[in-house]
Amino acid sequence: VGRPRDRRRDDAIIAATLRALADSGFTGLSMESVASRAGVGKATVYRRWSTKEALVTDAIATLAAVERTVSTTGDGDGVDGVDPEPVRECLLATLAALREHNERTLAGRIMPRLLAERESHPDLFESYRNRVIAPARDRIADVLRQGIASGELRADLDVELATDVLIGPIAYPDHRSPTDGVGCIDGVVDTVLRGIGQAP
Amino acid sequence: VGRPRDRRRDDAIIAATLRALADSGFTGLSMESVASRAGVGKATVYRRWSTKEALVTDAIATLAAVERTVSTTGDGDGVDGVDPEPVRECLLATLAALREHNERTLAGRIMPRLLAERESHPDLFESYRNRVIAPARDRIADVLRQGIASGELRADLDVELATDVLIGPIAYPDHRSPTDGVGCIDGVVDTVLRGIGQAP
Amino acid sequence: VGRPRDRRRDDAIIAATLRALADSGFTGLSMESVASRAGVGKATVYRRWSTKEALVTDAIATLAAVERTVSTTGDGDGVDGVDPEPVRECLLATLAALREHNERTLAGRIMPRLLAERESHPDLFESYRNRVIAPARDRIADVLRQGIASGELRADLDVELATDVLIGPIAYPDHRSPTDGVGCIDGVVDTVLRGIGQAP
Amino acid sequence: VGRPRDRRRDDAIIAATLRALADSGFTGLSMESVASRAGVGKATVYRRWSTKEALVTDAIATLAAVERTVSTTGDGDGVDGVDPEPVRECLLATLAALREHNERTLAGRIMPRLLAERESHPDLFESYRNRVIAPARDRIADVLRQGIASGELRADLDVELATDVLIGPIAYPDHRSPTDGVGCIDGVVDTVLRGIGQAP
DNA sequence: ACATAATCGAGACGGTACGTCCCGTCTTGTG
DNA sequence: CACAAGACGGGACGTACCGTCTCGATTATGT
Repeated sequence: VGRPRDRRRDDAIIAATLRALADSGFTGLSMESVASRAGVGKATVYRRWSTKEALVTDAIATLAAVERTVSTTGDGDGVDGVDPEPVRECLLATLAALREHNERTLAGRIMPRLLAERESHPDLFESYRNRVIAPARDRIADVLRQGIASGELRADLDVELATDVLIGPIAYPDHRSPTDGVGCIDGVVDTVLRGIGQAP
Repeated sequence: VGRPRDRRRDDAIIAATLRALADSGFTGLSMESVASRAGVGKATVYRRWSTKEALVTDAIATLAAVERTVSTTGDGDGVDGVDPEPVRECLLATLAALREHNERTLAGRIMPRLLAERESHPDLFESYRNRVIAPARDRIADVLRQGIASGELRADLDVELATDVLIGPIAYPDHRSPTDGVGCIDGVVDTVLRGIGQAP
Repeated sequence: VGRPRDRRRDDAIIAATLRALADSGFTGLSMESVASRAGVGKATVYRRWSTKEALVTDAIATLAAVERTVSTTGDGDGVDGVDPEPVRECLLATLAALREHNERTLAGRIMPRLLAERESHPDLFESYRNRVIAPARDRIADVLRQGIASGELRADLDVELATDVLIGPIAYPDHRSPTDGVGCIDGVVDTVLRGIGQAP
Repeated sequence: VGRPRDRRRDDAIIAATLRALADSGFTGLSMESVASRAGVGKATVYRRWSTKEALVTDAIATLAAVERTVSTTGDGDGVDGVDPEPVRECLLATLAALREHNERTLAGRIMPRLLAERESHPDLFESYRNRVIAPARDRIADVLRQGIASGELRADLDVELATDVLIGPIAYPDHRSPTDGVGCIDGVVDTVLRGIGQAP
C-alpha cells in the first residue's frame, strides 16, 4: 500500500550516475550531483541505493557489452571459400566496432576513470572488466580462434597475447601523439598479421 | 635581501606533489595535502606556486624519463655476428626496463590519473606525454630502426605502429585479467616478431 | 517549498551573537564563534545573515530597553502630597533600576565594546544608543520633567544637562577607583539636587 | 661590545604602539603592525619587549598626565577678592583643559579601548587609570578643595562624588546624542554648582 | 468516494575540507 | 652586535559542498 515508486526514476538515476562517473570519476561523484543530473530529489536516490558504492556498482552492471558483430557469427566453416581473407576482414570489422562503441558510449570515458581509481576501488574496475572489457576481448579472441581453425593463423598462437597487442591501440588511443593517431586499424592488423620480423 | 628561501623545501614540495598526484589525481589533490605531506606550511607552498596547476605542471616536468638502456647504444652493426638475435634481445631488455621503471617510480601510478582527467586538463597529460611517454616510445623505436638497418626487421615497417602494439601490454598491464598477467614480455615480442599469420 | 527554517535557531544565534559581542567586541566577533556558541552550523548562520554587520545590527536591535519603573508612571499630580520628596525617591529608584539592568543584562558589557569601536562602526553604536541609551535617559528625563512640573525642581533646568551629570556615574562606574565605587547613588542624587555651591 | 642600540627606535616603537592601541585596541594590536608603523623590523621590537603585554604596559606608562592648569596654581587665598567667582572660572578652565587634552592626545581614543577590554586585561586599564584618569580627577578635586577652603563651596561636600558628576560629560562625550553635544561645559558647571533642586 | 500511506522535490541542517590571510619566530646579509 | 627584510610553521576564518533530515504536495491503492 502507498504510492508506488516510479520506475522511470531508476533509469534516470542510473543514466545520471554513468554520466557523473564519466565526468568526475568515482571519488568526484556525489549523490547530490547524481540527483541533480537526474532531476530528482536526493531522498529519491537514497531510497533506492543507500551508498554511493551500491549505486555505482549497479550503474556499471548496466553497461552493455559490445554487441557481437554479425559477420563473425553465423558461419566459421568457410566451406565455400568465397572470402579469401576472412580473418583480416573480421579483425578489421571487430576492432572498428570496438572503437566505435568505445567512442559512442560512455564506457570509453568511464574506463580511464575506473582504471585511475583501481587501487582504492578494485571491485569497481573488476566489475567493469567483466561487463565491458572481457566481452570485447572475447570478440577478438573468437576471431582469432576461428582463424586458427581455418588454418589462416598459426596453430601455436597464444590467443590472449595476440588479443593484447591487437586491442592496445584501440583501448588506449591517447598513448600516441594526437597528431598521428586515428584510423590506424588497418596498419595494426597488418603489422600483427605479418609480424615485424623479416620473413624467413 | 631578507632570509633566502630554503631550496630543500622546493624538493620536498615537488616530491609531495608527485605522491599526492599518484594517490588522488589532479582534482583530488589539494595544496593543503601537499603542504602536509611535505611537512611544510601552506604559505611556503603558495609562495612558490600560486596555483595548483602551476605546481603540478612543474612537478610533472621533473618526472625523469626512463634512462637509455646500455645495450641499445654502442654497436648496432653486428659485423662479427656474435649476437645471433640482437633485436629480440634488445626489445626484451628495453621493454623490461620500461616495465620496471613504470612499477618502481611514481610515473606508472600517475599516468592513469592524468589519463582519466585528460578531458578537463589536456595540458597536464600532454606534459606527461612529452616527459615520460615520448622518451619511452623513443627507446623502442630506436631498437626497431636499428633492426631495420641491420636487415633483421622488414624494411617497410611502420615504426610507430609497431611501437603501439609492443608498448600496449606494458603501459596498460591492468587490461588483462589479473590471474594471467605478469611476465608476458617474451610472448609479446615473439608474437609481434613472427606475426600471428601463417608463414607463407 | 522545502523544509522550513527552525525559528528557534534564530533566537539561539541572536543570543550567541550578543554573548560574543560582549566578550570580544565587533571586530573580534567571528561568524564561526557565533555558530559554535549557538550550537549551529556556519551555513545556518549565513543562510539568515550574509554578513557580520547585518547579524550584529539585528542582534543589537533586540536589546530590550530598560523597563519603565512603576513608581514614575501613574501619578505626577501629587494632589494628596503624601510623598514629601517624590523626585528624590523617583531618581533613586530609576538610577538603581538602570544600574541593576546594566549589570544584569549583556547591555552593560556590550556598551563599552561598541563605544570603543565607534570610530570604525558608528552605525552600530548609534543603533545601541537608540535601543538602550536613549530609553534609559528618557527614564531620568521623565522624572526631572515631573519634578519641574511639581515645583520641586528649578523651572529653568536644562533636562539634558542634568541627565548627563546624573547618569554618568551609573553608565561608567569604572571611572572611579575600584576601592570606592559602589552604592553611591544616594550621594550622586543629593549632590546634584542640592548643588555643590554654598547656598545663597 | 658590538653595535649599540639606537635609542630613537624606542621612541618610535612606543609612539607606534600608542597609535596602534588607539586604532585597534589591545587584542587587535599585533607586534607586526607596531613594527610596520614604526618603520622597524620585527626583531627590533622583540629585542626590547618580548611580549605584547610588556610593550603596551610601557607605552601606557608614557602617557603624559594632563598638565596642571596655570590658574589653579599660583594663588588660592583670594584675600583681595578681585575675582568674584574664582571657583566657577577655575572649574571651567580645568574642564576645558581636560577636554582639550582628551581630544588632542591619543589618551582620549585609547581609554575606550582599554575600558572595553577591562575584563580580560584589568591591569592595563588600571595602569591607564593611574597615569591619566587619576591626575585628571586630581585637577578637579584640587579646585573643589580650594573652593571649600575659600568658603565658596559647601563644607560638607563629597569631593569624589562631585568630581564624578563633573567629569562624566567630559570623559564620555559620546553618551549624548551627537546632535546636541559640544560646548556644554558651562551648563554642566552651573548645573552642578547651583543644584537642580528648587532653592529653599 | 475517500482515507491511507508511501513517494517525491525542495531545502534546512551540522559537519568538514580547503584557500586566504595574518602573526610570532627564525634566519639571512648588511652596516 | 643591531638592524631590515623576509622565509617559515601554525592557526583562524569565510566559502562551498556533502549526506542526513524534515517539510508540504502528490498519487495510487484499498475499503
